[in-house]
Amino acid sequence: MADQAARKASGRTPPKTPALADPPSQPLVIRTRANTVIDVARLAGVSPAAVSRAFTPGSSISPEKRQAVLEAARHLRYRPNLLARSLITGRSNIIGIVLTHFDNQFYPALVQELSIALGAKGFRTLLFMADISKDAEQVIEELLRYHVDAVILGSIMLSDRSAEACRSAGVPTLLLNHKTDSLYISSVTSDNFRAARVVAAFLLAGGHKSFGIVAGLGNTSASRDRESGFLSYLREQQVPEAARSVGYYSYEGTRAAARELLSVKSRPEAVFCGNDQMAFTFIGVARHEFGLAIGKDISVVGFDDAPMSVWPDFDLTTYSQPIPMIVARTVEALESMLENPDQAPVRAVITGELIVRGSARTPRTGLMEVDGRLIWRPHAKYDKT
Amino acid sequence: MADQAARKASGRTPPKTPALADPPSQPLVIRTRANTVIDVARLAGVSPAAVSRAFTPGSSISPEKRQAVLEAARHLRYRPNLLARSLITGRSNIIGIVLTHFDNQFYPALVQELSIALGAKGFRTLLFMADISKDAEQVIEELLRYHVDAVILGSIMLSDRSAEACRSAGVPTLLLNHKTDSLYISSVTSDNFRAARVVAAFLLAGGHKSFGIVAGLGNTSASRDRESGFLSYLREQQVPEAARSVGYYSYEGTRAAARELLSVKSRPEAVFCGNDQMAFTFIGVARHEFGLAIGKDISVVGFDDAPMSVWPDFDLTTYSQPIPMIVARTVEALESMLENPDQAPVRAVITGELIVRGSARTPRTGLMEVDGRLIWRPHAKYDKT
DNA sequence: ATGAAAGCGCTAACAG
DNA sequence: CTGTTAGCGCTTTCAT
Repeated sequence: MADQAARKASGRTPPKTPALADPPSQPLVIRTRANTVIDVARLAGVSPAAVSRAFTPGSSISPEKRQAVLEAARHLRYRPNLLARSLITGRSNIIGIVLTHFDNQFYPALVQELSIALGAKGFRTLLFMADISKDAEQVIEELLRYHVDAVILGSIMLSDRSAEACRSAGVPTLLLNHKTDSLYISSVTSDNFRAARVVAAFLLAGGHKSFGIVAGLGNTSASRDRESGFLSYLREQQVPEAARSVGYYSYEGTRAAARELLSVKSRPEAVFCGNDQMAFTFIGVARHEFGLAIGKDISVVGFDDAPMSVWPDFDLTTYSQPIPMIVARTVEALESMLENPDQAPVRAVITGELIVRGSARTPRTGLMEVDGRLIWRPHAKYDKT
Repeated sequence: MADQAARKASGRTPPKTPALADPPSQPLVIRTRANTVIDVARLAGVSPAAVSRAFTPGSSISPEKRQAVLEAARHLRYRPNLLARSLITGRSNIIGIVLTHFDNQFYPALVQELSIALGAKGFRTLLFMADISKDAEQVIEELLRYHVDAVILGSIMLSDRSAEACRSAGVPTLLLNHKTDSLYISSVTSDNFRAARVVAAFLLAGGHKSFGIVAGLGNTSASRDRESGFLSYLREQQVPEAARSVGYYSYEGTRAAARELLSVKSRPEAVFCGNDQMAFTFIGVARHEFGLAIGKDISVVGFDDAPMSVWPDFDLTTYSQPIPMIVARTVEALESMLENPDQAPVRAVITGELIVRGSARTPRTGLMEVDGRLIWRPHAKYDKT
């Protein structure tokens, strides 16, 4: 109030050789309104527009003027208000990212890399935790109010309604590891179906006679594809139906699933878990509750190649989801969507590879082929380093 | 351009019984400018201010008018632009959160809970990944440009310069697990020093004669306090100096540290690791490279009580950092700082407890006291459930 | 290259 | 309770 009056009044006094030692004369420790383009312009003796230009890389401004502005800005500790800028440019440089289970180590790792990669491109990530069992609708609504430039959804379903909301708001949307039929939504997924077939082939070649699977949650396509890929291969090879239980991607859920699978008379010789996290949990139960030697009495294979897979306590054979590649394709897709909003959605499929470690019995075979592609060379690229 | 002209023109035609079936007449699949208060006001036949009021809970507006506005808004798929709002309210409802190592499972878990708790209060979290070895200065600068309402720094140092920047920008700042001398910065930390003394006492009472410690990184006070607390207690009890190595909170660093500690002739009987993550890694090396039985041949204690501590493969005795309490105190502190910006900084200290599991030999003693406080009752509250 | 002026979408102050 | 008005901090025409 008085503050504003003061500004207006001071506005009337012309700049005339501004004294650069002004700020300290302010009362100490007081709520001091942030300086704006106006303040900087006044001190530098230029127009607000010039200040804006000084902070906009490609803009036409003389070097001297730019210097003067920058110095004044530094002196006033001026910080451009990105929110105000976004109002006029229509770009917030904020990317919304919606996640569910942070307990699966794969996701934090992914978010970290994604956040770093996006940061390098000048984007910040607004994080939303969502309930996996629910749809992202509520959260999407929130996100759109923040006028994020794009939305990334991690392994979560998107209702048609929300998809439509994103589209009509002109906000590019990308699903990680979840396919969609929507004509507007992009996705980056692993080749889950084929990958699971590879795992099945590997285990079959390893001489296992009976199989089990610990599924995740039915509402993600990743989970469904891994399950159906695994089962489809076994079925094609005329192997008796695999025992199936559901771990729900949770610790207790997976422990229950493991007990269910292991306490029957003829327990499966090989078990495929829908992700590494569940595989670790499964191993814990198999080893400590059933006294099984992992990789000998029973074979366990996971999915993700999460950082912990290399830990000697697990030494997990798994199918990798290469984070750097996922991140690269995601950032790439986002950029092209932002650049050309009317293009067809991106549907990137990332191919991982079977990482052979000690948790599953290994085939004697040399080169192996599944669906026309090489999946495994023993003693070659998978040697421990 | 033409778009704007159209709006102005249509602005001249008075509202008069607006036809509610308007939108579909727009061309399909076209970049459609988001509707604003103006559009809603026009359709509802009210003023823009009324629209604003309809969306502001405590505001004075008649129920009928509010209904009319909300219906028009729904029809136009109107979404308030939170960024524009923040410009005038001075509140973005965004909290910046800066983190370093997401690989330590404790942090994702903390962020998740924090994000949920803040979300319940109407705040969103803008996530920044920072390099642990560097200062947060760069990142803070970014954050301030986004005019976040507050900043949370997770286990990372804050230079005086950045602290001052936050203060003078009027942005409440809170450090998690890192103490500061700054008069302006709040903090929520565990009682690391005393906790480490408890661990030392527990191990000493367990009959161990020689000790080792795997330290984290010197630039966090949490790490230093845990180390000095542990060592101080042993020193007081006239125990020979503990062997020390540094794990740098990293996998490879910790493996090297473990090998260093374990390959000497008289290896320590008990080892305290600066966090659970390093304890797990240590256990891996001890068990698989040195063939030691954890809890028998060697005792290992961690810090955090991360979710994985209960896994039977680790069954880790550890000192807890209770996430719900940390989150509660953090949110509480943030709220009070926002409410009263001139108050003294909050310095909350969270007290965890020793969680006794199987990775360390357990004292025969019954009740135990350290620094005047009870730390452990065998067979009572720590029974497995 | 530069400044004046308009306006992004919203809300707060002020009349009525 | 309601509309009018002004302005948050910035950028962007449009003249010059």
